[in-house]
Amino acid sequence: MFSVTSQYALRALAYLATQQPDAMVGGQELSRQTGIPKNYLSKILLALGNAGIVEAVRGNAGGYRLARAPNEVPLIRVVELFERHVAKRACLLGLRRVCSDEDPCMAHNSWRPAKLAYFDFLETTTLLDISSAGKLTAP
Amino acid sequence: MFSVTSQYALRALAYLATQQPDAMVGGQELSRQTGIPKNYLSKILLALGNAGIVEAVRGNAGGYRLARAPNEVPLIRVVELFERHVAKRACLLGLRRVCSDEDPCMAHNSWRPAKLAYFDFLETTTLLDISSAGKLTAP
DNA sequence: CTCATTGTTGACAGCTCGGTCAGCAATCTG
DNA sequence: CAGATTGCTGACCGAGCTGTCAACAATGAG
Repeated sequence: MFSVTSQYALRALAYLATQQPDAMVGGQELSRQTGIPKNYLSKILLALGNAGIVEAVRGNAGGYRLARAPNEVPLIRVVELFERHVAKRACLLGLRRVCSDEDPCMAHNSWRPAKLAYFDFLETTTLLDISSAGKLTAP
Repeated sequence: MFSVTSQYALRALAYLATQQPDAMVGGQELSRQTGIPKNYLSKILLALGNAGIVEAVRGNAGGYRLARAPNEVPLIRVVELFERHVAKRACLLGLRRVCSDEDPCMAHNSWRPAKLAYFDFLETTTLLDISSAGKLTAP
């Protein structure tokens, strides 16, 4: 459903959301706990930092932490950074740039209920929801 | 949402579904009508042929046609040929191979309604549904 | 049979994504 | 200041996806 990069981002953020607020987590520890390659994780966190979702501190005892409370970050704010089809609300068949009720493509009406459920999930679910529901259990 | 290849497959099949049953459509015409590159389309149709979704006839006056009635082909039979996450019913966060109600991942309960709507759409929508709802209007 | 037409096959090129690595920059400790 | 620690940056690589091309195989028309 989502690219590996989006999955990594959500997993890292879900882990950060389980920490005490303002507690710094080093990239090394975050990598170990989530099973995400350390150097690749650092690039993902950079993008999340530019988007204002995490804060990074360099130097000794530095690391990462959430820039906002977990319940203030809906998943779509994360995923749209890495998934073009989410940012563009793309049509199912790729026929039009935007596919609206007023200007539908062939598959629009069939696709509509699932599309609504999909974007409703992304907009109403927050980091708090996916971080408080169990353990991370990296693969 | 889907890869370009899946979108191409659905568009080509939707066009074939609008034709008279048993009518052959040449690859050249199919390519023109759908806006799909001719040579790439032929590879997609080969996969659809191996899956028993289309029939191909070579030689003069050959072409392609659906192997079954449009209402007998749910979209998931098409998409699962090209999308790994559909074939595997993959979990949202990529944490487990299978993510079930009995053995959920962190995001499972939040993701559940949207996931059900998504697979319900793929399993109940057929080529007839997406071919009878309007014109193809290639990009 | 001969030829044109059409689908099949295999090789290849360009691009993006996932991932690695080395060096640079900032920050804290002593 | 000196050194260690940590994040940042840029280069690079391999795999898979999208797309192109040329040669091959089958089929029907003449």
